Amino acid sequence: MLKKERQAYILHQVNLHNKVLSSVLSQEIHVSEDTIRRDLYELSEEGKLIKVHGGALSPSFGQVYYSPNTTYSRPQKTIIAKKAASLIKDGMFVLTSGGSTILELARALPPQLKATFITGSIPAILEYMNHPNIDVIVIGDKISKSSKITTGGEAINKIKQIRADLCFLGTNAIDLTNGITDSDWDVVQLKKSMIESSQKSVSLTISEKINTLQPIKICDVANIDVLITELPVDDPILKPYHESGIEIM
Amino acid sequence: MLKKERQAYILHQVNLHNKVLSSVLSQEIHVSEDTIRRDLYELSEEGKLIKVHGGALSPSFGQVYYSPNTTYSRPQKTIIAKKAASLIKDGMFVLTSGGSTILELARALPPQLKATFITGSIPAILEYMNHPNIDVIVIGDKISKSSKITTGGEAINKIKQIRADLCFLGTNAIDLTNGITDSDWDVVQLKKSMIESSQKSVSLTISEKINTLQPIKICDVANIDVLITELPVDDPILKPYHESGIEIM
DNA sequence: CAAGTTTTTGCGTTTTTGTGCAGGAATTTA
DNA sequence: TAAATTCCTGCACAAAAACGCAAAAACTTG
Repeated sequence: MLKKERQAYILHQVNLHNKVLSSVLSQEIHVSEDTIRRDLYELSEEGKLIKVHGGALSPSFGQVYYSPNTTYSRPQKTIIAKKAASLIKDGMFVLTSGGSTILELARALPPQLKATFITGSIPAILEYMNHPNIDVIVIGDKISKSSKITTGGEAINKIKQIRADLCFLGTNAIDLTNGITDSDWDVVQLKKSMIESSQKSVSLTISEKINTLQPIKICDVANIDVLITELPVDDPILKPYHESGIEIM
Repeated sequence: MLKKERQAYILHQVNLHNKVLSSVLSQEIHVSEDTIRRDLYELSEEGKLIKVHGGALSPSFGQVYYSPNTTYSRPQKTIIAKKAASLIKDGMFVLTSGGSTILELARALPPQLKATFITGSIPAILEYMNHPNIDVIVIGDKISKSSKITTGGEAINKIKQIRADLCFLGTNAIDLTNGITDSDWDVVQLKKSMIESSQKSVSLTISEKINTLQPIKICDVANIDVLITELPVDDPILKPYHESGIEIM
């Protein structure tokens, strides 16, 4: 098989499935993975596809590919995501906000998990769509470009009609006296109604945001049921939260 | 065997198989590979074939080799996108479906354009979000993973509440007697209500799909106002459509 | 037709290209 | 943190291309 032919085949596959794996291509075409990698490199130089670890993506779908390793303090968020994922059981309805911690959660979901996720966060939707067994429900409204999430009365109405099992909040600031706070008015409204519409609310936050404050209040500490950080459950900084009745993970 | 004869034979083989190898040609014609190479060089200078390492490919390789209904007809789609973009004026509300032609449209929007786009297509949302002056309104509902678009009663209800100025439909099949047709039930429902909710409906389609048929009907030809293809407006294939009262672009 | 000229072809030799492989670095996953 | 993938780099080797040259074939012209 000629090189050009091979590359044409690869492009065909990419445009067909929106993604390819070096390993399967190498088997299909019977050449070494090295050769595939070189082909992918050349094609990505020409802008015909986007090379990623393990394969390539179609350029039409992949522009907002959030390279996972550019996320701020990723290792901690990964730990948080794993703890959070363990709360989700098959068949649950889960509301999630936006934010990079939520994205990590989306990536940490075990492939066999069958659940329904409801969100207005576009990056989160993209992640959920990649999972084989997860249904995604989009909350519609106008998009706030800064937060890449749908916000507004429509979105809030829609959330109010929902009774979800769980709600995950990417949290920007939490302290005992002021509760959970944030800086974006629209996002705050959204999170408020998400908490109201869920049986159980879970706050995901990296430890550096504990005992910090933002201008707008979402809810009191008492309103959330679980607090997940990257720290061990018995870390002293978490003790006061535990004593005020929150489950720590 | 004469040189001219030989080259004619080579061309024949190229057009027959879309590819030839210098080594097999040299054996078939009983000349040295050097001679074959020289022939291939001359023919490639004349544009009759494309020379590659090891042999040559048919000049139509780029278009023909990959299956035509992938993003590979991109140049054509770019032409369509530019024509379509010229219809959108500042302040308009625009409904769009999904599909790769719509994505091209999203990329072709001039940066100064201030308009509001309404869609349930996740890839389209991503494109619109990249534009500085465009407001995006998301139609919420459950996501269909195959088409990456929100579908269902909620989405249709929402669309029915809208009065948009324009509606762009990525069209998979159109012919005079059957109108616009498609293969996905949910997408058909969605497109139907989009047409009803818009003052003016525009069908975007590459010429390949003109006079083709899919199982489910969206609307009659009379229901759309403008038909945009990559062809010049006076192309004979478009004439019957023009005569049935549609504006051609 | 015959001599001279041009074109074409084949054959070494040298370069370039394409491919696979080994080992170490980087990244992902458990 | 450890184990497993994937990536990158340099290298070796084979296949193909390019180049120069000389012989052969084809064409021109007196």
